[in-house]
Amino acid sequence: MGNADYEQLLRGASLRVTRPRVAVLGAVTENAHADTETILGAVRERLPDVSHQAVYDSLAALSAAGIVRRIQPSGSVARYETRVGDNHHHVVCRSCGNIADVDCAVGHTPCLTASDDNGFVVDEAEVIYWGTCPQCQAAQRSK
Amino acid sequence: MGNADYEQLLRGASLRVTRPRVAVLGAVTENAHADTETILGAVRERLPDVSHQAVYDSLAALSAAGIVRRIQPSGSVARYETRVGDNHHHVVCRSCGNIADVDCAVGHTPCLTASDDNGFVVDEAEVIYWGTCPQCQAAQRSK
DNA sequence: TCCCGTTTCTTGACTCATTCAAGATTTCGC
DNA sequence: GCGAAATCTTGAATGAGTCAAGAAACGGGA
Repeated sequence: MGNADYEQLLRGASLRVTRPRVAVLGAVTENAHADTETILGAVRERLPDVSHQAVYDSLAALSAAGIVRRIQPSGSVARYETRVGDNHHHVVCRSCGNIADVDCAVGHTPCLTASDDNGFVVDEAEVIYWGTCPQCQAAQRSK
Repeated sequence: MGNADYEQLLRGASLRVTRPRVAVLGAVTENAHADTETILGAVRERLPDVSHQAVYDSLAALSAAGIVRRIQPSGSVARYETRVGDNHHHVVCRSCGNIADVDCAVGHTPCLTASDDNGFVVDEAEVIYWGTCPQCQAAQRSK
């Protein structure tokens, strides 16, 4: 993806096209599941003088527009990804915090209809799998 | 539940029985989904001089022992509940942050087997439904 | 019941992701 | 190009949660 594509995305969402936003979009695309600090670093490779606030603002705007998705497993700082709208979920490693994508086993929005919703109008179901990643399994075995 | 029951629970988990822990267990039981600050307040009604650190430590010990469950939806501070081990999930209101319990529609650990686990050993699947609670729906309609 | 080693609690300082605020810039419809 | 509105820069503030050192409490064994 080039900057032109990112601009398209922004315009399509009725967002103003600014250099920080384009750079943030690029950084998130190239760094799936990265935290804000990592994204800030990646953005500054393209745009050395962005403020961290601009990155926070951009991420918030992009999230609100549905262009990026914010994920934040317990005990972690906020992380972002651009793969949106395909009902995929995440596995998080309990020991190193690594995150990987997982497609839900049961087809379309499965088990994602609450049996008794307490009157809530539910618009999204989020699944997080907790476990141990291959590297940490190996590390534990060798202890 | 009385304090004797809480003491049983603690001993059953090989945890030392201390007054802060008993009070914390009581506070969490009576305040489902409460955040740490609320729990601290409730604990201090029973034990006026507990330090916040003791509450944090107790909550960590109880969580590690599986007696309480810690939940932390994106954008929220940590919350705790004592209903554990029954595979139930939560609905979170996007506008007011309220949380309610939900029993999973599909029987036992459904859709909770990732189709491709990337080599992770998964030990838990956590589901969070996002939506709008009845009160906030009413508030929005009347606008 | 008392003692002692270990765990837990108290106190108080500190971290750091995120937010807030005010003023300067930039974007984009006209 | 112009100007209003949105966005960005700078710098300070917030606050949940953590860290550390010493004091107190717990509970197994005498």
